[in-house]
Amino acid sequence: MPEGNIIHRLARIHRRWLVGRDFTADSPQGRFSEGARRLSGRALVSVDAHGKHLFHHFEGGVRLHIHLGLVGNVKHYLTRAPPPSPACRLRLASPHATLHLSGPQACELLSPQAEAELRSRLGEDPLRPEASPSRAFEALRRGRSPLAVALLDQERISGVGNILRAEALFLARLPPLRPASELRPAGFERLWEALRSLLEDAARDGRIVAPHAPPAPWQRPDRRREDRFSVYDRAGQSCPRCGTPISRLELASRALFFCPRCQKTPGVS
DNA sequence: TTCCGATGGCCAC
DNA sequence: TGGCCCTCGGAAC
Repeated sequence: MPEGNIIHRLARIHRRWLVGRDFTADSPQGRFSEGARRLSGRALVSVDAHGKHLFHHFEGGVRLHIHLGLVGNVKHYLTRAPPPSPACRLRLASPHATLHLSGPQACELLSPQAEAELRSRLGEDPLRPEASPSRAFEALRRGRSPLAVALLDQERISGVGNILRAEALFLARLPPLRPASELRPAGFERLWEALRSLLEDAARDGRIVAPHAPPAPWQRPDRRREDRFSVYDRAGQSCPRCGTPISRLELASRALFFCPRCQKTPGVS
């Protein structure tokens, strides 16, 4: 689940429903017992998302950092919550809502300095209002990695995962294997806009739906997974733009999907 | 019903 | 490079 869109969506929901509430915290699994003890009894002051990282500030300056990783999950209960699973790392409970967090890559309390350090290493997040496209452009072009590799580097641009990478490069008609250093301003503008709009829509809707994905039959309003993407996970199927079979290749041990025809622009512009 | 791979990223080797 | 975290959707049975 968790690319930047999911994290921003969680932050919006938590801001709307949880800020100002007092929480009790515990760690049914036991791996965050000490942190939960320090959180317990405090009100939630603010929630912020940066890339794939989520920051909850509690009163008294206590800061919770969560990164969901691949299998992390947050469950929300507005009324009575069921017993947490044995793997539940953190349970945050108020009279109004309860959260169950399980499987996170990171769930820790951070000092203000540690949080600032972590955030200073994150690249521009297209969903953050202060995001600077020109800084993102410079960061992306640094070094010699292929564009597809640079896009997953959270220190260059943050919040982009494997689905967004494939769909945004396809929308922007950019060749994924060209060195990112060859990216030209016009190509970057298309890429940034594609990332921004895909992330924004996905943060609102809760999942990624590519605008060029084959139209779903109206009879089936709840699009199935394979109908939501233009190229991601569609190896061998027809490109929705030109009909060419979608390519799949392994790049830095992540699967990369692209149309070998419409993403073969001469010069990365 | 069961099983497997993944929308991450760190760490040990 | 592989293990881990240990969830979830979708495919296989």
